[in-house]
Amino acid sequence: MKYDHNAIEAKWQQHWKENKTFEAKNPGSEGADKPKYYVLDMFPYPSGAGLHVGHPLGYIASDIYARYKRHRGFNVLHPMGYDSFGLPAEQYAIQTGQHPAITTETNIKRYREQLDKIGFSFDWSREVRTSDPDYYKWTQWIFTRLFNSWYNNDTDKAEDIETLIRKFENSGNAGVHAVCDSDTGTFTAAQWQAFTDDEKQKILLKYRLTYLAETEVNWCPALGTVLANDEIVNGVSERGGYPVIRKKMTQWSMRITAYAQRLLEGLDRVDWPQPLKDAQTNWIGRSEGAEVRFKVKGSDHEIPVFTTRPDTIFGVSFMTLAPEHELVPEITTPGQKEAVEAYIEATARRSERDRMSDVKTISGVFTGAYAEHPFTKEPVPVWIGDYVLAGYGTGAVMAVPCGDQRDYDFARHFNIPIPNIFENTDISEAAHSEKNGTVIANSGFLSGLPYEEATQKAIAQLEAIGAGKGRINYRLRDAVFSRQRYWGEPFPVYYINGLPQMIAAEHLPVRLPEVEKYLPTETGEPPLGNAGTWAWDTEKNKVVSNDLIDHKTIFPLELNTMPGWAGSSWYFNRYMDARNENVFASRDALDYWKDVDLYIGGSEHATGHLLYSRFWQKFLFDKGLLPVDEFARKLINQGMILGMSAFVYRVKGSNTFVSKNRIEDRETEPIHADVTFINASDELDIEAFKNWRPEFRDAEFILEDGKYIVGREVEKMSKSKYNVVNPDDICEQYGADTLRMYEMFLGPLDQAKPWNTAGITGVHGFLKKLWKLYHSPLEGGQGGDFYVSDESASKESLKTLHKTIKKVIEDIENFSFNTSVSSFMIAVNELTAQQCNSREVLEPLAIIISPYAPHIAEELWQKLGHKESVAFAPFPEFEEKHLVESSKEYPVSFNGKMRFKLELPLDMPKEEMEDAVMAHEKTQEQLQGRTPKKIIIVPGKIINIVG
RNA sequence: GCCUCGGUGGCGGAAUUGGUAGACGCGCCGGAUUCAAAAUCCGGUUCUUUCGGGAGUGUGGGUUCGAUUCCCACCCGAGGUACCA
Repeated sequence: MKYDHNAIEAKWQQHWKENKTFEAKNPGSEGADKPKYYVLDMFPYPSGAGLHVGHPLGYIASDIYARYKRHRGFNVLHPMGYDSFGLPAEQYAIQTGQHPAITTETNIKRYREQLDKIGFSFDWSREVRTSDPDYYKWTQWIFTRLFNSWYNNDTDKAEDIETLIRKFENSGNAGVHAVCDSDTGTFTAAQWQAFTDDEKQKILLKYRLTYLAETEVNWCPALGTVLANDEIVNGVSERGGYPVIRKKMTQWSMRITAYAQRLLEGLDRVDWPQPLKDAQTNWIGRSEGAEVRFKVKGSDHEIPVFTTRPDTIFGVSFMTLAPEHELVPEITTPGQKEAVEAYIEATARRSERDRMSDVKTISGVFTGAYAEHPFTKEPVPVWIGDYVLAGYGTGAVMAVPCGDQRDYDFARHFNIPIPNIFENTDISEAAHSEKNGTVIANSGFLSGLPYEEATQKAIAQLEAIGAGKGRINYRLRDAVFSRQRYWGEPFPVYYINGLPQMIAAEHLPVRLPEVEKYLPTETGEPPLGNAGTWAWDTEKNKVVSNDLIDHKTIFPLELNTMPGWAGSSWYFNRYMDARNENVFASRDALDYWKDVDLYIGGSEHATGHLLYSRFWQKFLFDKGLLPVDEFARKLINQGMILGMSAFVYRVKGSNTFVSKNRIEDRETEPIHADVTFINASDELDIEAFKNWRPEFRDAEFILEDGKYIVGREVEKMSKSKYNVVNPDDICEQYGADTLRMYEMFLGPLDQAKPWNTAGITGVHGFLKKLWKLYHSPLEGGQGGDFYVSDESASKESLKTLHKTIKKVIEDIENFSFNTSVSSFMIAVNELTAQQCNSREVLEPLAIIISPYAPHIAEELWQKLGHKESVAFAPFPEFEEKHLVESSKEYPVSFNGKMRFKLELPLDMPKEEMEDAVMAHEKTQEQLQGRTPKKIIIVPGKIINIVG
């Protein structure tokens, strides 16, 4: 019988579906007494282009692991879903008018078909879609929980806003240690009680973990929306590459900065790749130093600065404020007003990109004001300059030109003095920023002290005279949470007097309204401004027509929607109890599944999804809603699969194409040819190429040996490069089992590697050989009837089997799937040579191969007489006894170079081994009469002769 | 610039705590089977060579009986980040 992959795979995919083979068991149902194991893939955005062979790489790896864990007796949760809100469907809606929900539905259907063909063991009964109201109901609910919370630094966790209000009522905010806006003033209990409700609400917004505030945001005019920092790459939008400008807008923000320290510390407790942890660490950007307050001469203003080098405070010769700094208009002298205003305007006009690409140009203006040095009382000129960022620290620096290169360059450019405060250090060419070994000089009470001591002493003195204190600063910014788009979660928020009100949990979800067009309104409001039914009736508790807005019981609803990362920040918890209508997941389910044991996905989510998810997880943990504060114990980044582009070479100014090795000195232009026209030997199918496009119809070809050979180059897999390979085609031609094994065989999971369809025949041939092992030989090489004998296996076959079991267990546990595939090939090659057809070997072999090639394994398992799926068969135990050897073929080296081999018993004493080696004719040949200085013998390993 | 990862045949890659470099597969070469092809099977395939051997894991040093593996310096490639005070 021939190995008919199409029939076998269709059969078992159907079987798994009908028998709900891979549905995970929740507490209370049969099977939940097993230990749990949660294997998760980063869920995809269902794009219109469908999947190419690069996408399922991580899914295949996680599926192998999930299947392996089932064989090992675990109750495995291995779900899949869709991150289905997002820009592409909306952009398509803008162009065509088709509702994004329809586009999304179509794309999901296509994704599902493609995924099903690969034979994944997903539990589809738990599928989630972020755009499904039954799902985003809980995203909205979490948002309201954040709104109703503040961060208490005393208890170091999020607490209910009610506890904050109690504190305000009892003692004002002086004794409250909370994470809040920097411009929050102080008030007493009496003052608090005297505030109006609106005033109270405004103050509380400064403390809430999600808050509405006017902030400087990244505005992308082309997309018509604001973007978070992680959505901007090199100063342009990640999606589309459009310019981004800075703009002040009232937006929802997430107070993620409250969790900066815990997000940093939590990294020590998770098994994640080091580069990913480093990326998060850098993004959070913790730096220790001091806040120093400089009095402005002749005014009541103080300018706080943040510095990591308080030890260099006597080196201050000027200060620089960000042009946007709020004190700039206040302190600028009349004489400098014009110059300062012109400079501010000029910087505001510059885009983020300009500012970034142009780091070399030094610019700035003197404000005319002077600050007072806290220790020397000397006047310090105050400048503004765009090398100081408004968003970092306090938006102002104390400039120490001798110790900081940027300050140095600025001082040089504007002829500001550069006092030297370091012992024995030359600063005539550049600033001295080295800390280690540096001794401070010319610095009053700090003179003669090394860096560490000077830092401590400076902070102590600043605190003593009330001019500053030690401070830890983070680069991490609060995350903007509003998007001026249609296809996202609506906020469960309406406005009374411009102040946000939450819609109660029992009235959620607030469903996305229908709109006529998906563009911003003529007055510049977000697309939801086009909705006619978008007002909240506080009596009926439902969305009603805008015409009814009376600002008494019926109020306008929020027009922004949530960003893409809202729904993806907690979905892993929803999978634990995906169909629950009463809670986001039941306590039982949460306590049982707890966290993700293995998460596989791309490293591009390091500072976005993976940071926001950790933040929400910690918040929900603080509120007692989750049992653990890190959601994924182990995380693996899969590498990208790259495309192998093919190039044909057109002779310039002609329609003649020349084969790669005959270009010689012709001037040619390389043109991408579709990789489907290329065979395993890099030959072009000329007819197919000619029919590809009309312009190639009459093309002429200069061949080599009668063939056209293309050039090949590794590039990202993309439609525009004509190097996309579709997994459906591979499944059709070779089968899903071949695709799965080949993707693993390509190389280590975490590394980028090129796809080359040519190599797949090796893996496909292996599966055919495996099939034949279970069938009697037949002329024609196809394999006859199923034939497995009950006679006991040979010693060699058992050795082959157990060697393979050992290797495969080690490989899977180390996520080294590529080497397992090699081991299977070796095993099948050996068993074929041994003519093994013993059930004793072939039955365990079917099990160990089933995580990789589940369809063929199921088929063979059934033919072996089993009624139940192979998916839950216990993984074979490795038995050392089959691998025990009595002798070893020792490599004999001379000065470390292997020269010949010698078979010796393993239990031979060292002395006898030495005699045996020395007596060997080749030893004498190698030595040519010399006497060896030393003979190294490592029993069971090597023999090395020195001399 | 800084951080991280990587560099091994024509190609993808393998090599346990330092112990036979190039497993396994592709491609290529030769052969069997076939009218022919597909499929299948067998042998060879790092380079070099005077066929004894010699060299060889980005480069140069070091540690060691022995280094792809450990240490130092450098070169190249990929990714992240960037006026962060």
